[in-house]
Amino acid sequence: MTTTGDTATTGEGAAHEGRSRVERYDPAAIEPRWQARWDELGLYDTDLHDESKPKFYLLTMYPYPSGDLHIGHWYIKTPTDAIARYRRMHGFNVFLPIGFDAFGLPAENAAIKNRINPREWTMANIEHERKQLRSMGATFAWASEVVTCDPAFYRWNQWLFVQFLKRGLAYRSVSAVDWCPNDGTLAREQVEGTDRRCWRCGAKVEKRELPQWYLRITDYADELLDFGGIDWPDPVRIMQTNWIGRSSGAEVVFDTAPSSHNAGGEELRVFTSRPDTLFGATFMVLAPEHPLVGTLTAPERRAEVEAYVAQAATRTEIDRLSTEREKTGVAIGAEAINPVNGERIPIFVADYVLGTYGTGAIMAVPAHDERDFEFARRFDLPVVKVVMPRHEDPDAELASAFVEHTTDEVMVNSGRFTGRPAAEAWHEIVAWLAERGKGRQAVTYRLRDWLVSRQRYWGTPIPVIHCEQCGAVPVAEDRLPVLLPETVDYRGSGDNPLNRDEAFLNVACPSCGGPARRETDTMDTFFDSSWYWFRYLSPAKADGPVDPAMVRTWTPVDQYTGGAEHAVMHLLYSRFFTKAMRDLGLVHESEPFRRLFNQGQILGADGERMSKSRGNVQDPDELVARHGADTVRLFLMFMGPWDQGGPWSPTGIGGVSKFLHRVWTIVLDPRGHDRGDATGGELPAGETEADARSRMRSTAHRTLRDVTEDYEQFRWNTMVAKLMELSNLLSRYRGTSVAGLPEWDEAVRLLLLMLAPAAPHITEELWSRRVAAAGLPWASVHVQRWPKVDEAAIVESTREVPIQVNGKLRDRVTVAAGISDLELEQIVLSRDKVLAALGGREPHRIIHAGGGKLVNIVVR
RNA sequence: GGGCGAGUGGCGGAAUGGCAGACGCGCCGGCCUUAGGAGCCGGUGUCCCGUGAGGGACGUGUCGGUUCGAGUCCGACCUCGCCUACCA
Repeated sequence: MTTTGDTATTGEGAAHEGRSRVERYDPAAIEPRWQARWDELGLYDTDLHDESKPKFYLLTMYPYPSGDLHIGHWYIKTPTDAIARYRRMHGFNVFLPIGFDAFGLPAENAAIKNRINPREWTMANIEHERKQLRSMGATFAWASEVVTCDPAFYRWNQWLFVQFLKRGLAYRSVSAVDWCPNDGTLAREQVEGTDRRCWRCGAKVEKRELPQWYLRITDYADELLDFGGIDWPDPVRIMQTNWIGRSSGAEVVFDTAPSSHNAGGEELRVFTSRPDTLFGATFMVLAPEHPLVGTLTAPERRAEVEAYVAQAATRTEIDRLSTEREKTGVAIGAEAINPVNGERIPIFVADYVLGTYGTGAIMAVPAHDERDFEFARRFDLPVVKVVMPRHEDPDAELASAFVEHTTDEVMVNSGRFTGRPAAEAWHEIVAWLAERGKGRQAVTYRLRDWLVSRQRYWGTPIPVIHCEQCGAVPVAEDRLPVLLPETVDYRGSGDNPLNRDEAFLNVACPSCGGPARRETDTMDTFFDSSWYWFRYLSPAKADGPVDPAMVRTWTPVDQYTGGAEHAVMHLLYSRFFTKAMRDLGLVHESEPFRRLFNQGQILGADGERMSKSRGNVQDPDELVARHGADTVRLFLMFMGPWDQGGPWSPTGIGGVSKFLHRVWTIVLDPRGHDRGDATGGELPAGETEADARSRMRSTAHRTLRDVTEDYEQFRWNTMVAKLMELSNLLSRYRGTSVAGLPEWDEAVRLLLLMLAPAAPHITEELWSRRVAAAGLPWASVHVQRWPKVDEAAIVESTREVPIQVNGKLRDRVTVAAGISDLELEQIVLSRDKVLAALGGREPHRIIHAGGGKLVNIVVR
């Protein structure tokens, strides 16, 4: 009835059987065009020197170039891009860099399998992933890209390593690593099954003592426990705190007792967090790796002990520490003397004691430690109770170890300390030991120094030269980088080809000039990711790792986004590096990331982690081809809370697609030429034109207020829902007399601006057409200012008040907005339904909740 | 074993202690169509009463508590997920 005459807003509507048709929303036509245009204009090349605007450093964890990004990568990066665009609309100079974590095992494995160079494999993948990332329409600052396998980057790994070495923060030490007789050293995750077999050849993996490079992260243990000044999720802070595992206690010295085969008097140091239980120590246990095992073992026990130690070496710590396994161990035929009471107690070797924690030896107090209790039961050793709640029988048998810590415990069977409160005895015993040189207060950490050596080719070569005369000598700074040789001679197994590369290996000692050999270990890739965000600020800088001026202006990172799986690895190492680099005078901050957000993980449709081997990977390219990037972006944001993730299910993506189609028609065809609907161009029943106009305005501004808050809180799913509601309202008015009026126009404008950070292409297209239709010069929607809420528009003249009787909803009533409580009560108490619910009872109390949001009548 | 988090329709999920189930999917009915896997309109927690308009009861893993009022706060338990794993 009203559909003839005008042409469509675009001017492109073609006459079609008496109707003009609006061009359909076709993302495939729009998206690449705008991506190219943004690129051309350099819309997102951040000017790092522009100080006219406040800076915002937005960082998202760089991907490992495995060949294909899956939908999980988009799940991280899409909202991150929306944050960047949102912040820009607030006038920030936003820096959102991207790069590639390009060293690492998968490249090497693929290289071995396909007989190609890891570099070729990696660079081809990077090229592919660049295209994929661009297809998202994300605003990455490509000009600042960092690729870690590029010598321009990794030479600074080497430079930093040399500085660490000079400061004693890097050191070399011999330790046990997993070793396969065919393939050499293995990473922990390459050892499979409880029977410890090599993932590639299936051979039994052993422990082998090898010289390894370490970083002294433990020097920073206490500082790393302090999370002051950073806004990180609790779970990450808790995990790091537990990982560092600070434990306060005492180191106690036990002397060995003289025996037929040993003069005795050797010191056995142990760490205990319970010095108050010292009188209950009834035996000692050494880790199989303990250096004194050999010297202390009695000749008649030697064969058995050596067999046990050898067998323990075939287990990993994880396996050894498994609580499922029954305790094992053997007596070594020697005794130690308890310093507090002079008692002689037997010494065992058992693998439930770790060589790498504390001193590698413990005093065993079975009465007050579950593990010791279990061991004592197994080997029929005495259990002496020394701490107990007041008023308990000190000689009663224990059914299990008593490990409780209450304030009301007393010492028993503890010589001169008997009867003392346990909490006080703790300190008194430490003091007593200290006076006699038999102990001191001590702190131990679970955290160990970071092993950065990898016996692998595809990583940053550790810049050290081994000379028989001078030892391990760092490569001179002006001789860096030590380049990774380009030609790789793999022999079909996982050994490190650097070990056979004579040209690489043979070198003159930097110190004495004599013949020497290069270190062939390469660095853990976490070394790269521990400082890469500093490098983004000056990726090409040739005379230093970081640009101090840029670092000063731009760090710390304002917002970091990425997965929680890095809680205790990457995120802890990064904090350590920042502090270590601060102490080298390279950076000024102590914390790298001011605010951290961990998004959830997208799993495969089967609920398992997405991986090629499981065949449950969702390819984003396919989805983009079918629905367009904006739809995929918006769908990922709409699925649920960002920190939640969940199994991938494309069900429902059609709803998001429908929403964008609807936005398209609202903007381009307000009059409803292409309606195809059944509303007949009529306003909703009972609604006047004035009602509709005010409703559009109030809804638009209320949406703006709420959506702004959602953007701030990263609540994408409700943000999208609210924009859907607004578009549903406008859609209802499309083709009616209010479509195209100023209130309509304002609502459309707000809708586009609010949607722009999340769905950048369609909004840019529609914005440009509106601007053109109005005869105005073009300016990108993405450089517009975020609109301001008009609070006055939100206020309504009436409101609906729910009425409860004793907390149960009974009625609702529409009243004038400014009504007083008293007036409201009168209205409420005259309602039929309310009277019926009261049943003649007198109101005891009337509650006006939430500033008149609800009335509750209480009766007895 | 320890730590953290989560349990709401058929599904994904909403809800500063104040109308549970926003928004979307799916499903049902209708309109428009030569056609519909397009578009549009309406309905959709469960049970009960009523021919009907409508009305009522129940309902956020279980049990208890605090409160005028609890999905939300507190306690205990159950289930699931993630991290961690004999750290002396």
